[in-house]
Amino acid sequence: MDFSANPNPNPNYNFAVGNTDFYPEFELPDFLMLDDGGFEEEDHSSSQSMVSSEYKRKGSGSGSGGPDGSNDATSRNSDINYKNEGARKNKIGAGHRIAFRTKSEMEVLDDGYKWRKYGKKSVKNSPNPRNYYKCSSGGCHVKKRIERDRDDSSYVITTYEGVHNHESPCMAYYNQMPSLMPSTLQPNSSPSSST
DNA sequence: CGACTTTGACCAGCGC
DNA sequence: GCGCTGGTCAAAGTCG
Repeated sequence: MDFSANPNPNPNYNFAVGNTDFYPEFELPDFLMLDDGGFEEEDHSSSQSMVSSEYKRKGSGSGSGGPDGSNDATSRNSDINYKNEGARKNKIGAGHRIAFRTKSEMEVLDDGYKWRKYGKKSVKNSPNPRNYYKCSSGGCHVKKRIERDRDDSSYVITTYEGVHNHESPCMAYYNQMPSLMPSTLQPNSSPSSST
């Protein structure tokens, strides 16, 4: 996995990904990368990966009409089974999309960026509403969708859309205080950077 | 006072 | 063509 595609180059977030000890209260069983329609699964062998499966079976039609398949394991995660996802992509398909599913009691994971909520919508196949956020940094059009897994509300599904065109405030903070930054993250960590 | 959240309404696209 | 659904906007309210 190459986190260069991660729109959130936040050290804290990377810590969370790399070291769950840093964030003992949440796990990261799933990481999906959706890039203009395509995506990769980090853990497709896990039953949890049905989340991504739903992306694959987008537009299957099972999400509309019928008894929402609440007893159907294959549609359990239809909360992200965007019936119109294909069409939505045409509309919003600009840049990277990354979906996470994290086990967290918090809905909004602090990824170091400032987000402004601009919408909330209850989606058809989920008892939990979906929240829409935009990066509140001027000129940055990254969006984020947050919803709880309908099957297991202890999981939070976060979908990032787009790539930040700015540094995270947290990263900027670290840059100002390099002594706080792990050597591997320091911009001038290489002792041979100067002769 | 400014920034943010909430909430309802509106719009666009897709399936039937 | 109609209805359904998801996504976005904008006004009002709240909080620091």
